[in-house]
Amino acid sequence: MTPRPATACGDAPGATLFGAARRVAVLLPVPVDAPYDYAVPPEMEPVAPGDLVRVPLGKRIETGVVWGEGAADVPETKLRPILERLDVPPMPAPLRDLIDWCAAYTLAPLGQVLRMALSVPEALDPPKPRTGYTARVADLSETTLRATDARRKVLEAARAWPSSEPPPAAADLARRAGVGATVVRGLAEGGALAPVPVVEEPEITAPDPHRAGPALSPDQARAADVLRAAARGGFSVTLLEGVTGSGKTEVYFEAVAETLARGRQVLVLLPEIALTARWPERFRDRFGAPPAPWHSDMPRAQRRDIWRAVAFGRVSVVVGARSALFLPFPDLGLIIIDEEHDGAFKQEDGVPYNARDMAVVRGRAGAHAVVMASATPSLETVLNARAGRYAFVPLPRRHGGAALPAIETLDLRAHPPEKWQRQGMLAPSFLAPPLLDAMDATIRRGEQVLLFLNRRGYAPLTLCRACGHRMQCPNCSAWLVEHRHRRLLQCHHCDYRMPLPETCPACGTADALAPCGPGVERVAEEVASRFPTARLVVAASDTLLGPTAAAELMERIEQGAVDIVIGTQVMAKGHHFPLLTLVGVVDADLGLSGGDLRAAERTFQLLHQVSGRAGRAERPGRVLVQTADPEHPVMRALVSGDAETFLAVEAETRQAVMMPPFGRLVALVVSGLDERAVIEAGKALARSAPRAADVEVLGPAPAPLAVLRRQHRHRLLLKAARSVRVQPLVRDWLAAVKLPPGVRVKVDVDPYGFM
DNA sequence: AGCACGCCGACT
DNA sequence: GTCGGCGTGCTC
Repeated sequence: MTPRPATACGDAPGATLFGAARRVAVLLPVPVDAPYDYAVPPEMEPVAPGDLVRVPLGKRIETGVVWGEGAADVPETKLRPILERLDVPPMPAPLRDLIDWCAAYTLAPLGQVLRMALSVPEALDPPKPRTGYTARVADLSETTLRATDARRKVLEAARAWPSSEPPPAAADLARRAGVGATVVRGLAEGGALAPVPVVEEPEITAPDPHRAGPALSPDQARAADVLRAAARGGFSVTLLEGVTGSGKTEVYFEAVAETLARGRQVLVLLPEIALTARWPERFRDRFGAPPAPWHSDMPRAQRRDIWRAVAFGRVSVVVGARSALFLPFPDLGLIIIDEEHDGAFKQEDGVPYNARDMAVVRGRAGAHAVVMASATPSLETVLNARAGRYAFVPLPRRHGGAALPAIETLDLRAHPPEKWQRQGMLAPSFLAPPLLDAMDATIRRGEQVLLFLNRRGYAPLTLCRACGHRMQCPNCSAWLVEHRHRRLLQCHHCDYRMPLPETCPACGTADALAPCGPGVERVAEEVASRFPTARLVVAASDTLLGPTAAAELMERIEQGAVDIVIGTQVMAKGHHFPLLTLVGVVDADLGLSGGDLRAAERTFQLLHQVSGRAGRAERPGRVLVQTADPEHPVMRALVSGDAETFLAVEAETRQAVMMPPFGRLVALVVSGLDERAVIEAGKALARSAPRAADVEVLGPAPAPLAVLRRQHRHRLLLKAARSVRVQPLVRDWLAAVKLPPGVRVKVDVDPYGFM
């Protein structure tokens, strides 16, 4: 699948594949399909694949990567010269292979994929030196400066500065001398101090693989042995399956230790780095130093530092979100994908790739082990394990550990929630009496309750009681969600906001707008009324701004400063709350509607995960799942704890209709401002759809979000047997259709979500 | 991604 | 009469 050859051979520094080649292919981080050829000026040292170079492109100067030999398909006269070779390590061959592979697989332009690997352009510039100061004279009398007390102190401090340390900055020197920084500058101008440029890379403490780990149970020790052996070998993929509390993390830490002991780097991918603030802490406890974090909303300066540290091999462990996969590890020896099943590994915008699958590609290219960990592995991964493509390491629950919480369904038809008094009026309830009773008993025991509802805000829909008007986003086909504490209506797809109107915008009736359905805020309102003395908190992505707020809340819950938590998905991840013994799932049916391919699987994974929050310490936990359909396979699997049977049924269903992972899907989303043109383009695409055995094209039909940010969207789905190479089919298909102006087509191979 | 070229509305 | 809107197309 590699469009251009010549990346796989070893490129020791200074090695060159093409000797004195004066024409090389350079890939640029712009959305083009192939590298451009450039001339290597006669006076320049030969360049090798992976070298980062500065080249002219049109009117500007871009940074690119030498990708291979020149293609010779453009005339010599058109070539422009490479301006400079950058003083950073070459991009490692396995990363270049990954980029080639990712572009070929997703059908994204090669240069756009490269852009993901060069996401911090300033990291390529040499570090900017700061100014340090050293003493130039022994005494102020050697200068024309008047000797003041402050000046003497500063000079003394400069002379006393240990030579083992880099020369201090003005501020540091002033602080040491107990004077202002202006004194230091005055001394420098007067010639008593010499300013010297100091280049400093941030200090990084290396994790210590030889520290003693925790005592492992026999089961854990066996699993750790398998993973350590995998870490010593070449390319392999291992699925580590273990329920919450089985000690998965401790087990794969052993593989990390093994890799570090062999002097190689480790990458740990997590679905949402900010929300698992615990992970770095546990790592530090085990290895004595924190891992380097990597995610998109990190400060630029920190990203720059970490990118460089990774590239120069100064960092040995990175824990990051999916984009960390494109960091330039020169000697990666192990990738761990924790929570392998999580949909957050699939990127929907830009280049639509799945980091979990691309991690396997990276592992193969780098000839090292890949470990996937999950309590509820995805169907794809389970089937890969069963087929023997992945090794399988099950991890039973630890003996003597916390008991599994008892999971019960609560049939909403048999136990309808009873209305409650709200300011003298009857308000609808979302909590059935048995759940309220259980909450009451739990709080009385001094234990904690988590109510889980995967819906932010107060109410997902607002409608007018007088005329039936529904408050809708002007840019998307989506309802506006009421956020009562902020007094506004908000679109969760494009972030459109408007104040909550007093009168209906359609019929003008006052006080007729009524909220429909629950969000966490509305459940919180009911809980506050029914449990007036309980201390409650709402935990949602928009109430926890930033990782520190999240960490603080987790701390408060852990210390028992909260009785009831009403939370969305952010509460589902693996935190350990010793006092939390009751989990109430407010609406278990929520994720099942919508006709999404993986809806059942995802709901099972999410509810299983949130159930794991109950009773993790010595106290037994209880989970009450409110549903209108207790017979649904997802609910039955949850109650019985039988994920095997559930996956078997799920597999059968998908096989029957040849859906992934038994068949392949490619989504084509046609979008544009003009609905008519979008529909026409969709039809045109359908007319020239590929006709081949084992290939079927469905649509066009309005996409799940038919209008998004004012763009009309129609979707076609190409469904093919697993054996079909879909990429060439789709490429030829798109090349044959001339799109009208203003209409775009986005290709998503292995689509996941609604976009 | 930038940046220029290229044809249609409100202004120094 | 120009300044400028962003649609389209190219960059070795």
